[in-house]
Order: sequence, then C-alpha cells, then structure tokens
Amino acid sequence: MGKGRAPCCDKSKVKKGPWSCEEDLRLIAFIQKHGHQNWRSLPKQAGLLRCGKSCRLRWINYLRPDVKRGNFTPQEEDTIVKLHQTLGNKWSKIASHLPGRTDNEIKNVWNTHLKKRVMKKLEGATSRSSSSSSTSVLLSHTDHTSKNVTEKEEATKSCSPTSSYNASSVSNLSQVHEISSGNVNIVDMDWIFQLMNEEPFPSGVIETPLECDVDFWDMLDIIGSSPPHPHPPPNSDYSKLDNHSDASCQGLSNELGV
DNA sequence: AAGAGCGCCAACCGCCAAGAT
DNA sequence: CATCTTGGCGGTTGGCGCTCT
Repeated sequence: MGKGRAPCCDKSKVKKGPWSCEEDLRLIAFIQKHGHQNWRSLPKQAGLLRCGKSCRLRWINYLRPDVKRGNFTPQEEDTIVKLHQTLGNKWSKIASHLPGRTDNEIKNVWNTHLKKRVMKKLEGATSRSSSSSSTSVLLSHTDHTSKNVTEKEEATKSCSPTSSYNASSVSNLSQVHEISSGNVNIVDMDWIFQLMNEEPFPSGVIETPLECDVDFWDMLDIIGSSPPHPHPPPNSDYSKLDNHSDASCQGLSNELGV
C-alpha cells in the first residue's frame, strides 16, 4: 500500500450530485461498447464530467443490466437479517447472497427498515422474557413497509434523474428489444449511434463537453419523442438543461414503457 | 395553508486491500 | 521490498418528499 493517496480525480472539474438521464445514457452506451476496464479513465473517454468512482457506483447500483429494483421480498429480507446476524455489516457479502441486489441497497434497507424491525422484535421478545430469538420469529412481514416505499417511489420518481427508466431492462442494449417482464421497447444504442451519425465512441477521448454537445442533446431529444422526428437544436444553455432533461426523461420513460 | 420534523435513499467520502510496477 | 494505482467497501450525508402539527 502506498503512502499518501492521490485524489481519484480533480474534484474541481467533476460534476456531483444526482445523475441525469443524459449521463446515464452516456455511461451505458460507453460500457456496452467498451466495457469498464478502467474506471478512472472511463469518464473522460465517455465524455462524462464525473469521477470514476461515481461512474462505477452508478453502474453497479443502478445501470447494471442484472440489477434488481423495487421492493424486497419477505424472503430477501429474511435472508438479510439472517446473514447480518452472522456476517455483521458486510454488505457486499450479504449482497452476494441476493442476486440482483446491491450492497448499497441492502445497507439502506437494513438501516431504514430491518434494523428497526429487528430491534423492535428484540425488545418485545426481551420484555416478554421470550427465549426464542430465531429470525423467523424476529421477522414479521405484516408491517411490510417496503411495499409502500416502492409504490411511493414509482409514483414520485417515474421521471427522476435516477430512475427515469428501468435500468434492469437495459440488457444487451444493442440487440435486445424486449425483455421477459413485458414488451418494452428498449432504446437501441446502435440506433442512437446512427443518429449521432458517427462512430459511437472513438478510441480516443471524446472532446465534446456536456454543456455544448448540441448533437448529443439533439439526439436525446429525439429519443424523448416517439416516433423520432427532426427537431430544432435544443438549448445549449446549461441553465436550461434541467427542463430539457426532464422532457427527455419523460419521453424516455414513455419510450421504455415505465 | 404552511412550517417543522422525519424517513428514505442516492451519492459521496475516506479507508483499505490487492495488483502492478 | 517499496511504492503507486485502482477497485471495492462501509459509513455518512444531503436533498427530496411525506406526514404531522
């Protein structure tokens, strides 16, 4: 291990905060095309003003094709509680037992729901001087809160930057147009590349910064409308990107049937 | 109606381990 | 072996939305 630690990126030049649809698309498209051998250089090559770590997190937690979203099943929650008893806060280890679930998600669920539930049950059990402490006793699913959370989530975040489309459906974007969960039209990245009318991601660095990449915004605008249609160039003014982004997200949501 | 408080969760931060040089 | 780089992990936080008063 080294002495000091160089910052993973120049913090002054990276964007922070929630990811936009545009950024997600860029990341997905790049990884689909080139994979992610090097997270550090990925953002630069993909034309993202993000830290490599941030890209990795975004991919692992939300954009990965096999990531499972939505409420945890009672079985999953039971598994988490059981594994937590033996593994402690080893979220990645716990996650490895729950296909499609991420350590971050499990950590959140534990901290927000399961911990309280287990504590409550434990307290109840202690006050009743109960000798039983098995997880099956600890776990009662009658107050399954995650369902409400999910419903709320889907209602309120249908077009949020972080879940504007179903990331789990973005599997093999270049080929797959339907997924098993339904007939969902997936945005074909090759089609996007064609729209861009250029080699998707040249081996070198993409020089186009987000705020002036008119073609890219135009492309996204086209994605946001169904069917695709010629469209006047969108605003290149960064201050207007949010609105533009919302429109694109909404269109994208419709496009994907989310 | 509006402000305060709370819950949830996506994302960031810092540390550590492993691999590369 | 020492140093450097990168990926991964777990803890924490900021912001948003909902509920309560």
